[in-house]
Amino acid sequence: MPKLASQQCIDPKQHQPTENQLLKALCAEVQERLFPHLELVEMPLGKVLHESGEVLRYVYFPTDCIVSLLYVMENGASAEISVVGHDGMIGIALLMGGESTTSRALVQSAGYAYRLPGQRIKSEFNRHGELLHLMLRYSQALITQMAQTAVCNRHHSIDQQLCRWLLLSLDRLKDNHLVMTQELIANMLGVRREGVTEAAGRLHKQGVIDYSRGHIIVTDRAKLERLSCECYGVVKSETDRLLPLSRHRTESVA
Amino acid sequence: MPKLASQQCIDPKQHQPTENQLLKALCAEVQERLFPHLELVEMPLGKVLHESGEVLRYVYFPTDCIVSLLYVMENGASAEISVVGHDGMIGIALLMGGESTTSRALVQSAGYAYRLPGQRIKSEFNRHGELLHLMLRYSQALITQMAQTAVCNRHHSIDQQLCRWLLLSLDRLKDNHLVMTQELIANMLGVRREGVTEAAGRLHKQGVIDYSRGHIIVTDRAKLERLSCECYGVVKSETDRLLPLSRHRTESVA
DNA sequence: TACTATATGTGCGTTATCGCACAGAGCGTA
DNA sequence: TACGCTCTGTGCGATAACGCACATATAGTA
Repeated sequence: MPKLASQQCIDPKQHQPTENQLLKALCAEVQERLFPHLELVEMPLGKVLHESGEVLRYVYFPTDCIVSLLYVMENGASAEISVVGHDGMIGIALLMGGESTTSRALVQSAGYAYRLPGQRIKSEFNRHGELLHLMLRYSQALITQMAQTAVCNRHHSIDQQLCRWLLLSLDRLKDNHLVMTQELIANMLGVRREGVTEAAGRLHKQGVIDYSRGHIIVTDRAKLERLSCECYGVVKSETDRLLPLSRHRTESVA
Repeated sequence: MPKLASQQCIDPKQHQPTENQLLKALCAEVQERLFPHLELVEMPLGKVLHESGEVLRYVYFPTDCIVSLLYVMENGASAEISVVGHDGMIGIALLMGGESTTSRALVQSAGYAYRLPGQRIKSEFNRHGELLHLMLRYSQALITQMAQTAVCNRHHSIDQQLCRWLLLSLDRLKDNHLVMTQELIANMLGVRREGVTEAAGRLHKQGVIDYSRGHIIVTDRAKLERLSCECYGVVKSETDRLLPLSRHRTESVA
């Protein structure tokens, strides 16, 4: 196993709200209303943004961190439902009107996020303009991800699921370097740690990843995509369809 | 195995839009705008309301039928993502703005539904009033169901999943009688037909269900709930929380 | 009443994953 | 440099679910 550098260099000064794709997609007018209320917050690994059933006070827009939505069972076992990175937002339940969800939001990869008091975004949401439609589309992308998680859990091997999971994480990071123990991945996938070890070993043998003690580097992304099940592709293309990057002018639904 | 009556008596005349809980929850004003455009349609077993990626022309509000949203894999295997009955609606993607989804909508239990041209509900939705907020809450309930499906697929036995599935279906039917082959259930759960046969046999031995050739009668619902995993309860209580007006018919009839 | 298609029951070897136990390996700190 | 904690590797029996083959039962129809 190769040696990997262990330090991360994150400079808060270089963060911009527009690093988050949802915030970026908003028109200047809405941005002007919202951005002054954004607060850049650190998102350390393991931080819990909300527990199951807890009402959120803030919504979070990740820039370079990754947050998992996961369900924790009565016996403590867990399963990841979906992943949110710079592509999305934590807290759609506030907008949906439910105020809370049955899942826990957990920082899975450290970094930063902008947060906004729940009331701020709710009042913007209730103006029924661009933000509403953007959020609805994002919700649908999230729904697709959840649906595909269900499918993948049912039908695909740990190896395939690991590939999917790595790809989803990779898409939300700046480089090909994940800070992530196998134990954590196992919790996300809802499988044994040993199962992840074996799958990772096979991926390494095939020259797709290098890893060591909580660090994973993807060395052959193309091959990773080939080894993954169809689930990754389904989620990716549907997300791209619903939320084309850059600027999509959200026309009214009707 | 006991003998069961095989005929169903459905009388279209007795159907009312308000049998659907979402339609029922709307205020008189909105009902007056929408109801004249509703069309009662028959929903035979196996009917496909939309394929993956297909744009819907109508949204459907089931009265006494059950519709499964399921994902069909490239190899043809399938997995149910969520269930919709008199508690919900098929076609939220139209409102979300995505226009289509990656799943197929399939009638899993025959009956009737009211349908509405997509444009009609979209324009009501865009009035940004009551319907919008109701639909958002319903979407969150649906999301909860999907999330729990993912969890259940990962962690629970076929026996437990069958219990959950029977309970979810039961809540959307008028009585304790399901018209449903084991083969169909297997497709929904994404497992082998033989696996369902064995699980059903065990439930019968425990006095929970009777069944024969495509008919299942739940004889001990309380026990079924005890045998089910926590997933059913999570979905049920969250749905009740989000949509308190939606009262399950089993309660009002029994 | 007999036939046929469909639904359900059962056996059996195979596989993936699990649960557990413990051995090594790498990094941080004393 | 040595210790200790965390992370990763490996072995092994147990188990749940699979794929396949085929037997049996039932409803509907000829």
